[in-house]
Amino acid sequence: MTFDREQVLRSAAALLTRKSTATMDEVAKAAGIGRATLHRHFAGRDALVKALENLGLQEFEAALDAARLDEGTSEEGLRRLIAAVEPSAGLMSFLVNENQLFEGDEVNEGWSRADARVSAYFRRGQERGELRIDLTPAWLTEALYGLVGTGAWSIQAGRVAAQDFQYMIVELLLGGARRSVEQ
Amino acid sequence: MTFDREQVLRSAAALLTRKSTATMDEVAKAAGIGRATLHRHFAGRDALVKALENLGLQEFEAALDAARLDEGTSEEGLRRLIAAVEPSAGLMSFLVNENQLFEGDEVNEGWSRADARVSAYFRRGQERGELRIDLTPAWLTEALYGLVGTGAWSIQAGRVAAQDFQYMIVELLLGGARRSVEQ
DNA sequence: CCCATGTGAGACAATTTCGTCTCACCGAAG
DNA sequence: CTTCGGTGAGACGAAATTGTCTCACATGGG
Repeated sequence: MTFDREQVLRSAAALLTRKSTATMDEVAKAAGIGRATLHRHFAGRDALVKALENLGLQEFEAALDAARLDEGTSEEGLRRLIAAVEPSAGLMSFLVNENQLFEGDEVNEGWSRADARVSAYFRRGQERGELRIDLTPAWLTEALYGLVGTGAWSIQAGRVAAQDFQYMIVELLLGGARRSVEQ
Repeated sequence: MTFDREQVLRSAAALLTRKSTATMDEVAKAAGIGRATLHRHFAGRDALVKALENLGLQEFEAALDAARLDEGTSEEGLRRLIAAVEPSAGLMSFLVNENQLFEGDEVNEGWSRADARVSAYFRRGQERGELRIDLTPAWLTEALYGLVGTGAWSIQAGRVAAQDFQYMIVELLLGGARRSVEQ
């Protein structure tokens, strides 16, 4: 009965990931609330999307903090980051594919800051000799986002097991699919 | 002046990738044609999306054929596939994020067939000892799609260089970001 | 018990988008 | 030059969506 802002935003993200043209009425129904209530809390579709972006950014920055990317090896940091991001994967999956934020101002700035942190993490790994230098930090950052989104979507679609989320992403991103000789 | 179906579909994919809620009028303007003309060739938004799916599927299957995935090593096959897919990357980028095809019938069947080919290719690589067996073919397939979409998007957003498309994807997917000892 | 707050359902007009139509125009073929 | 097919622009009503409103009702606090 009571309005749960976060639960509403999460189900909205889940719906909009599958059907990006969903109406406010569909979003409300998916969240189990009335359209009027949805409208009371989010002035319109734009406001809803902006709220999703803000929540996603907030959770991602919290995950970045929790991951303590500057402690230990690159691998340890990445494992902590993916673990911390997993609960927000549904939200991230929506945001990765939501490229409409070309007009946003503060939101975009926030994502630039987060991008810079991830990118700097990859650069440090390269400088310490733990990561290859022939793949740019910018690409590794984008690939990280893409794989998180792909992982969340694959699980939601039932094509991979939910418990493999962290392992799949970390192993592919760090080690790749090739079977190395020393393994 | 003359109607170029493929050019229209490509610009539609590019627009819809950025703004998934774009109207038919916006799609028409982006393609440089009138809304009436767009409507003469595609009955509605659904028909347009279906045409995009069909074109994308057709091009991807052509890329699968051209890649001759059963010849040579896994690495050679993947390089050929990514090279063959690059011209269709914009289309693929749209389709990867277009998860609305839960209703489609023939289209969905076509994609299942393509999925099966990619998945079988990864499985063969595993059986030959060229690829790791702890990452499922289903996940590798999804990751391939995701990385192609991410790569296309990153280039379009200007975050990575267009000429690096093939290298970035193949190297990350096969080798990962970790710097191996033998390198 | 009563009140206050917030919700769901529905009504309603305004706006947007869609689908179809007409018409003038352009270019290529004859 | 004339004809014909196809296009762009715009008009038009239909349909969908939005934004706002009212009202009955549920729930929790005083």
